[in-house]
Amino acid sequence: MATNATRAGALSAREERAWDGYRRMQSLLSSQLNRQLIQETGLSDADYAILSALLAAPGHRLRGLALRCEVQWEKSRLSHHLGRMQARGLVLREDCVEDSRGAVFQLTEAGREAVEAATDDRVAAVRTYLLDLLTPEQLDALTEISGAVLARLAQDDPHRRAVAELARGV
Amino acid sequence: MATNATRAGALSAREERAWDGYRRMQSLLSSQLNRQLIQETGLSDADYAILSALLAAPGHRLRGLALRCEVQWEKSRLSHHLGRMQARGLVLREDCVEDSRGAVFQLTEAGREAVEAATDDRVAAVRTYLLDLLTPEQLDALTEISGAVLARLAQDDPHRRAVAELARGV
DNA sequence: AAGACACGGTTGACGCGTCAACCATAACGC
DNA sequence: GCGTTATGGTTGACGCGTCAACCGTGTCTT
Repeated sequence: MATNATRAGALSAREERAWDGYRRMQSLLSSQLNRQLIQETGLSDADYAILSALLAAPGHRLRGLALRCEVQWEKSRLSHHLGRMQARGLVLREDCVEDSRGAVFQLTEAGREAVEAATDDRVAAVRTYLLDLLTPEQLDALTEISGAVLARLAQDDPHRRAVAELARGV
Repeated sequence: MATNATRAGALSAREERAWDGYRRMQSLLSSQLNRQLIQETGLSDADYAILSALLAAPGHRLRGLALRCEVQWEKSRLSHHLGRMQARGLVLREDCVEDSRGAVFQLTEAGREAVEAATDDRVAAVRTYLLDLLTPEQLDALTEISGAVLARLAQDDPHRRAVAELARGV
């Protein structure tokens, strides 16, 4: 045990407040937004992410890999979810011509209608429970905070595979 | 359709950045923290939440309801999860004396050791991927933001049941 | 050309979270 | 006391997310 930055001690009061607040907010906010979207539109957060990525794409179609970059999911998650969405008629799977291993996913008409119908609800909810509650300064602060965290996460990510390889003995 | 605050239009660039950043951060950060905790300690985020709530309680035991308030979960989720944790020997279920409907959950010795062992890792990870990346001002901003959002959510919550009742026709 | 390896994507198993239905007990109204 | 309703908690079914194993195809090395 005792990995990297172990003995840094407990959190200061300031840190404690920030972490505790963030933790609670993220858990309640995301479940609220997801629940609300589902019961107003029948689409989950996950559905919405996929569908709006496809909607934004030229021809409403995207290669599997491109979609994966867009939503940042594990490939098996994407595969499972697209399978279900296909069964629901929201999305269509075709084989890829340039690379016969690949797949291309296309928004169906039903899918297009579903996202478009959902967009207003989604935006309204995000305003109600987040954006409208914040001052412009707080909006910017949130942007900066996310930026810092995402940069830190990205910094680890490319290494991850290499590190795993090394640890596994090369 | 056209529920409450529908036609507020799309987001401004500032709002868009903030929302997009937040969305990405919350998704990647929570999966990173959860994954890391699991593989370093064998405890999931959910396990950790329960266990540390119990650890903080007098006698390391808590009534089901109290635990539910603490972690803010749906009662069925709590029940399912405590069932699994009991099977893993982390927690012990007893009948409640004051209220024979109720249940009391007690940290086992194994459970106590598990949380205590996990605490350092957890704190270190939270520092690494969040707290250490932020200035004191950003910490405070995060606290304020969460406060605003949580207040808004709380404002809806008490109503929710009443509203549901009414809608269901009384 | 042949083998090794990387890559895009799928599959199956399993634990998790949600919903709705349920059970037993407690509290309330009369 | 008796029926009604509310409450604490459990259960089962179902869709979701993750992991590890896998399959077929492309790519690189020689």
